[in-house]
Parts: sequence; structure tokens; C-alpha cells
Amino acid sequence: MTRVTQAHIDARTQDILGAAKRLFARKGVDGTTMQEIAADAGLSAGAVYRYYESKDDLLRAVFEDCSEQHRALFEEKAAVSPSPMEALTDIGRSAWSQLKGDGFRDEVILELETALAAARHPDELGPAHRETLDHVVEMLGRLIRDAQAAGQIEAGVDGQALALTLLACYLGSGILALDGQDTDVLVESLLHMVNKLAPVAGRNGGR
Amino acid sequence: MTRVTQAHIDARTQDILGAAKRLFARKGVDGTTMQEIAADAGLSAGAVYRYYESKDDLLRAVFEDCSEQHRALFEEKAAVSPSPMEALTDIGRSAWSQLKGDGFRDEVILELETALAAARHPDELGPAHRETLDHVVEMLGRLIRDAQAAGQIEAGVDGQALALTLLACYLGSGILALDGQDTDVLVESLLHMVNKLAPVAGRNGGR
Amino acid sequence: MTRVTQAHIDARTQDILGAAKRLFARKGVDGTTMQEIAADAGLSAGAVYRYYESKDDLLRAVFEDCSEQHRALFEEKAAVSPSPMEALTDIGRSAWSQLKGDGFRDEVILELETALAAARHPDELGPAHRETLDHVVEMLGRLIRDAQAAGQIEAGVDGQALALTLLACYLGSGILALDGQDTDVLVESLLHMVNKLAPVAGRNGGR
Amino acid sequence: MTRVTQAHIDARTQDILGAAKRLFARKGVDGTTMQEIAADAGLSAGAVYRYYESKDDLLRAVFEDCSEQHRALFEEKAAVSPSPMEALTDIGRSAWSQLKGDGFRDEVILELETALAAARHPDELGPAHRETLDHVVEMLGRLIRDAQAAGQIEAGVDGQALALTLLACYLGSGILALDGQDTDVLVESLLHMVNKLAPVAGRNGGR
DNA sequence: TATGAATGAGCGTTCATTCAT
DNA sequence: AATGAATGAACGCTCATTCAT
Repeated sequence: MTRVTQAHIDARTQDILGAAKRLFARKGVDGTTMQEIAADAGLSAGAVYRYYESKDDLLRAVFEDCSEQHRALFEEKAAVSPSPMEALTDIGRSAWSQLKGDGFRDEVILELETALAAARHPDELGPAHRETLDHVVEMLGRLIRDAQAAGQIEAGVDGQALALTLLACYLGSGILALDGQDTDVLVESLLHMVNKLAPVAGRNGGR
Repeated sequence: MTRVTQAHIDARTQDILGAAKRLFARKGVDGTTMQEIAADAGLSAGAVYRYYESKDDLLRAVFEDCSEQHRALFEEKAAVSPSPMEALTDIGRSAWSQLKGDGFRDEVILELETALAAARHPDELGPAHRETLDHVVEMLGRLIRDAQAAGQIEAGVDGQALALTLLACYLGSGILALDGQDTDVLVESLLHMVNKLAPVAGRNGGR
Repeated sequence: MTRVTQAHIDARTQDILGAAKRLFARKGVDGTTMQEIAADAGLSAGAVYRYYESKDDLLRAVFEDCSEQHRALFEEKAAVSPSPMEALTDIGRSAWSQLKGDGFRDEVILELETALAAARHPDELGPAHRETLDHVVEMLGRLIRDAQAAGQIEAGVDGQALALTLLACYLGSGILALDGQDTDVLVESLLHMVNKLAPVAGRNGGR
Repeated sequence: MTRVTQAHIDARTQDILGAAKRLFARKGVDGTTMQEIAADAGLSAGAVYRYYESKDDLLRAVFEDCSEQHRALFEEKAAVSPSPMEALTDIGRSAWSQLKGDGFRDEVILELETALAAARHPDELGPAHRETLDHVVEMLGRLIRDAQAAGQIEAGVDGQALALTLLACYLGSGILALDGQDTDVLVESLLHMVNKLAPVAGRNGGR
């Protein structure tokens, strides 16, 4: 009998989540009050608790959303490219270009917060965080193995290790980007190195 | 001729700083009370304020100390090696091996906290953080240029970009290490790639 | 000719009152939310306010209902018995037997709550509470005087005082029953004493 | 090295306990804020938490103190009297006379609150409350048995039941006293009945 | 210099009550 | 008449900081 639709509830939930992400990123989790989140979401203090049980619960939702975003970022590009190496290149360029986007600064900060929280609460948040990272590594690893099968990367290369390296580079780039460093040149440098991993014969190509 | 020597004061100051680093890393800055820091340092709550004006002041000192450590980590190894490439390799191996050390977990966490704090307070903490990173990049860049001069790395490589890449990789490895990922294979993979940057003639050897 | 009949309204009012009594008794007045009462009565949060102006208003109704119950408890039995002494005995046994009934636990608790509320708000709730007690005392007093007139209790006994004593004993038994004490032996002990109040001649019978 | 003695700490603890008892009794537990308790005890809001972990903890202490008081009330008089019957009489008169004392009103209210709390939280508070009551019953039972041995009360009387009856009467008198009823005549009425329990021969004297 | 009791502002959270639908 | 989302004041509690000793 209520006029309030599920869509409305979902919208509010997203409003709050968005406000929380924005504020947690900019002022820190402890530096953000529930009042502020509510106000930012256009609600009164108490109303937030209809949608999230507690600040902790909200924080968990933010972390989850964050992981989802990161997972999606790498997922999308994986399928479309014609060759594995091109896919790798595309993913790299697109991932790094996001780093410069205005809205992405908050995502990076939240990824760091997530990592910290996971490190401090290994039992509650650790598994989820690790799973997210594992997922990305796995996807990259698969791409690398494909590239090896296609003769675009030396067979001797440890695909898992390389995947980890690329991920580490991406995460670290986030930190550097936060600091205002120019990370555009960084991805080119990285891609250059990856290209050098092509088998010599293959690189020399059609001679 | 006070009874209290400067040495005593310095020792106390270090006690407090150490306690703060340990606790900030493990429980978070806001999750740590001044009481706890004092207790951990063997002092009463009020005594801390003789050494640090405020919690913020103490936090600043922790960040500074942290930066100092990172700077030193890369500095040491730079001088001793016979060839630039070997120096690079040494630095990489030693930096990454530290990541596995038990006590280093705290350092990594604090580095992330520092990065976050710098991102949130660009005016107060940003410059110091950026300077620390710049310092490392500069040092690595110098080494790379030396390696290029010595014919160990292609002349065409952008030294600055490569330095950034290596640093990003190191920072990201910290996050992965926090998560329990094996970062030993990572550094080998990275060094392998760097080695591939040697000029073709050089790599092809005596032909 | 509204669709909503008075019967419907009354039923709702009773639903709410019942829910409030149950919950107030079990969780305390402050420990019970209007939401809970509404839910227990099968209504939404806001609907309660159509029947009771406020929580305080509802509480007042609960107290009143409670007093009514107590009054009725003693009233019923008073009329039917053939002799005053038997009436007294009947009332005692029936009152005490109720104490053991499962549903009566809540009534006892609410009686205590009423007493407390009356003590704390002598002006608003005091008179009503006192009147209820007075009513019972008066009824018992009348019975006792009847018993004296019938030679079943010494003429010298202060009827008012004895009535108070019996009431006190009943109220106290509620507290003991709440604690799980066996109050069955209690009433027998009390009745035994009351019987001893018979005039010596009467007790000795025809001598 | 502190100037603050244990005596000072104890005094504060008592201040707070006293304030809590007073306020809990007069305004109810939920109607009393920690602020008020602190203010009444001459402290700031936060200071209370040095002495009591939480409001619940403080409430527990109030209940305990209350039980202690009740226990002591019956204990004292038990020893001094020459004959068991006289002891019983003394205890009765002294217990009831306290009921009229100004400061005792609060104690009675708190006893009711304790009973309610025990009824609602049987696992946490129930045992302690029951123990207190048992203690009093036991003491009265012993006195009654002594009186029986001394020929002052019929051997046929169930001592335990009589003890319970006396206690119930006392507890109920508290409620009546709260209501402003005159409980002085009540105790006399009760003692009169107890005296009637003397063996007939004894009461009739040597004949 | 060191202590630790005290302060008090501020936070997360609850819930009686309102009101648009 | 009924709903239930929203309000917002108020509470219990924490903790950085101060200061008498």
C-alpha cells in the first residue's frame, strides 16, 4: 500500500553508498561522520540506518563495491581484443588512463583503504580482498599464457609472476598518481618491456 | 646541569615514536589512543605531551621517520656496486627481500598511510611525500642513465619512466605482500624484463 | 456509515493494549519500542497513534487495565461464599493460585511497574494506584468485620490493619513468585494464622 | 607518585554509587542519564567511566549494594535479642520502622527495580537476587525454629512457610508504604498473629 | 619531569513521533 | 484508516588534552 517503490529504496541505498565512498575517500573513514554521509546523501542522520545497519556495515559495502569496480575494470577489456598481446596492451592503457580520471582518485584511495583494512582484519576482510586480487592475477595470467601460446611472449616466462608484476605496477601507479606523478609514461615503459619478452625469432619477424 | 640528560630525552622520544609506529600500523591511527602509545612506551598518558605537542604532531613525526626509512633503503645500496646494472639488481633484490621481513609489514602499512595522508592533506604532507618519492626516482633514474652509458640498457629507453615503473612496482608489491602474495617471484620477473632492455647487439653477444 | 465499525476500532485498541502489556512486562517500558508494539499488534508503526496519542498515553492505559484486573480479582470471589471466613479463604487461595499461572507473571510485573510509576509520579498516577489499593483493602476490611460479627475473628482485631497485612502479603508473594519461590505453602501458612484469630471460646468449640 | 589516594578513589566511587541510587530510584534507570549521575556526584560526564565500565555495570553495583543493605537489615538484629520470639519482634518493628524513614523510600524502589530486573534477566541477575531472598528466609526460618524449640511457637507450624510469609509481608509493605499507606499498624497486626501461634497451653499459661 | 584523574566536545546509534502517499 | 520512510533530539560512551600534585 505504500507509494515507496523498490527503485526508490535502491536509489537511496546508492545515494548513501556514493556519499560514503566520496567522503571516506576524501576525509578518511574515521574522519567522516554518519551525519556527513547522511547530509551528503540528502537524508537526516537517523535515516541512514534504514539502509545500513551500522557504519561498519556501510564500510563493508564500500569495500565490496570497490572490489567490484576493480574486478570489472580488468574484466571488460579481456574479451574484445583480437590477439592476447593486444588485449594486454589495451587493458594496460585503459587501466592507466583511468588513473588520471578525476573520479578515479577516490577509487584509488579506497583501494588503499581496503588493502589496509584487509591487512588489519585478515579474518573478516582479508579473504575478500585476496580473492579480488587473485581474480585479476588469474585473468592476466591467462592472457599471458595465451600470448605465449601465440608466440608473442617467450615460453620461458613465468606467467603467474609476470601477472603479479603487472598488477603490482598498477597498484603502485595508483599511489604515484595520487601524488601527482605522471603515470602515462609509466605504462608505455611497462608495455615496452613486455614487448621485449617476445621470442627473438618472433621479434625479428619475417626476415 | 639538569638531572635529565639529552640522551634520556632522545631515548624517550624514540620510545614514543616506536610505540606510535607499531600501534598506528597495527590498529590504525584513529584506532590507537594516546593512552596506548604512552603505555607501550612505558610512560603515563600525560607524559607524551612533553615530547610531542599533539597526536597530529606525533603522526607527522611517524610519517617523517617512515619517509626517512624508505629513502635510506634505496640510498645504501646505490653506492657500493661495481656496475650500474648490478646496483639496480642488488637494490631490487634487497628491497623486495625486506618486504618479506616480519618487521617490515608495519613499514609497508605506514607507507600506505603516509600516501593516504599526503593525498588528503596535499598542502601539509604532500610536498614531503612527493619529495621522498622524487628522491628515489631520481636515484633510480641516475642509475639507469649510468647503465645506458655503460651499454647495459638501450639508449632509447626513457630513464625517468623506467624509474617510475620500478618504484610503482615496488610500492604495489608492498600491497601484495600485505595480502600474503609471494613477491619473490615478482622481483625476478621484473629483473628479467629489465635485462631484456639491453641493446640487441650486447645481448646477442660476440657475433 | 463508515466502513470501519466501532467493533473494529475496539478490537485494534485491545490488540495494541495486549501487545503493550506483554512487551512492557517482558522487556520493560523503556526496553520496548513503539515499533515492536505495533508489530506485535499486527499494525504499522504509525497506526498505533490513531488509537493512543503517545507512548505515555498507552502506558497509562496499561496501568489502568492492570488496576482493573486486580480490582476484579478480589471482587469476584467476595460475593459468592456462604460465610465471611470462607470467602476470605477462597479469595486467598484463588489469588495465590493465580500467582503460579503462566500468564500471571506479566500481570505481577506490571503491578510492580505500576507501583513504581505511581511512586515516581504521585500527582498523575498516584491517586489511581492508591484508589485501587484502597478498594481492595476496603473490600477485605468489610469481609473481616463480617467475620468478626459472625464470631469467626476476635472482636479486638483491627480489621483495617489485618486487611492491609493480607494485601501486603499478597503483593510480596508476587515478588517471591517472580523469583521462583514456592508461594503455595505461603498462603496456607497465612490462612492458618488468620484462623488462629478466632475467639478462644469459638476455637475451643462447645467446651 | 600520585597524590590521589585509594581513599579518594573509594570516596568518588561511593559518590557515584550514591548519586546513581538516588537518581535511579527517583527517575528510573532509563530516565536517568549518565550526565545527571556524574553531575550529582560532582564530576564530568566522562569521569564516571573511570569508576564504572558502563551504565550497566553501575546498575549492577547499585543492585548489589541494595541487596547488601537488605541482608544487613535483617542480620543485625538477629543476634542481640535474648529470646527468639523477641528477636523476631525486634526485627519486625525495626524493619517496618525503616519503611517510614525518608531515605528508605529510595531503597524500597530500588528493591522493586532489582526484583524486576532479576525477573527479566534471570540468568545474569536472578541468582544474586534469589540468593539474597533465600538468605533472609533462612535467617527467619532459623529464628522460627528456635522459637519452636523454646515453646514460643507451635511445633506444627511450617517454619519455612512462615518465614516466607513474613518476608512477603515485608516486601508488600514496601509497596504500600510507597503509596503512603500507614504500615505501622500492619506490623502490629502481623506480630499479633504470630503471637497467636504460641501453643495453647503456653498461651493459657501454666494451667 | 612525571603522573593520572578530570574535562568536555563529539561520535555512533536509537526511537518516539510525523506525514506524504 | 493505514503505511513506513523520514526526522532529529538525546543518549551512552570515547579519548585528546590539561593540570594539580
